[in-house]
Amino acid sequence: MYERLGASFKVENWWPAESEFEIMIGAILTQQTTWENVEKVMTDLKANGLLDVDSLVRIDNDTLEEIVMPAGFYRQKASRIKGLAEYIKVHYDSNPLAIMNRPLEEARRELLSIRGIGEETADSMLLFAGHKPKFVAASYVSRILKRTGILDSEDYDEIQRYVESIVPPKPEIYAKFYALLIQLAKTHCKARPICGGCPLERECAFSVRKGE
DNA sequence: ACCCAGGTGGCCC
DNA sequence: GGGCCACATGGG
Repeated sequence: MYERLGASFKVENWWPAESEFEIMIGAILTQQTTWENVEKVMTDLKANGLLDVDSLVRIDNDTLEEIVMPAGFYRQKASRIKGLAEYIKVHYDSNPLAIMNRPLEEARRELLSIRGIGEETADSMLLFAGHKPKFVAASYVSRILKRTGILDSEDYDEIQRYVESIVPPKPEIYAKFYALLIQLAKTHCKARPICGGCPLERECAFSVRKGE
């Protein structure tokens, strides 16, 4: 799959950002939202010089909510972003990368303890901001594995363990494979499948005519 | 007028 | 440990 999807999709610079902290903020903003909506927020955050820990701690909540609005769930997300910034300021002297330097599983548990950071968001941060070998078992990944008959599971940890047991544990490979799967999902494997031209149509057990 | 998006947390049993 | 639900804007 890795090689065949790689021949079908270009996923270079797939998570564009000017800093690791920007990726961490993006990971929260993109929860249950399209990246296009996140970009508007990111542009606005950048324009207001808010992409650093101390500025986010300082900014008043109403202003931040207004900026976050286009990404949806804006009250939750604004407070989650603020909470993350405050956590890093208090525990890591405002250095967002310090947490990534801890042993992987400890860093993961610590991220999970922060409000608004669940498994997928934590792993996105570890993989894309921390460059750690953690595969992100997003719902799209689950859907593709299910429809292709590779693994029928909704359990995050099980899906992650499965992929990590097969794919070589290199951050670049996890990141590219993840990007390829999400790209595949966005073009062909949405809730309503778009099967024409899908590079995996032949082995997919749930192409449109069979239904789900 | 629907359905869906690169989830998370809270509450119920 | 599962099954709902709220959270919210923006695009098809």
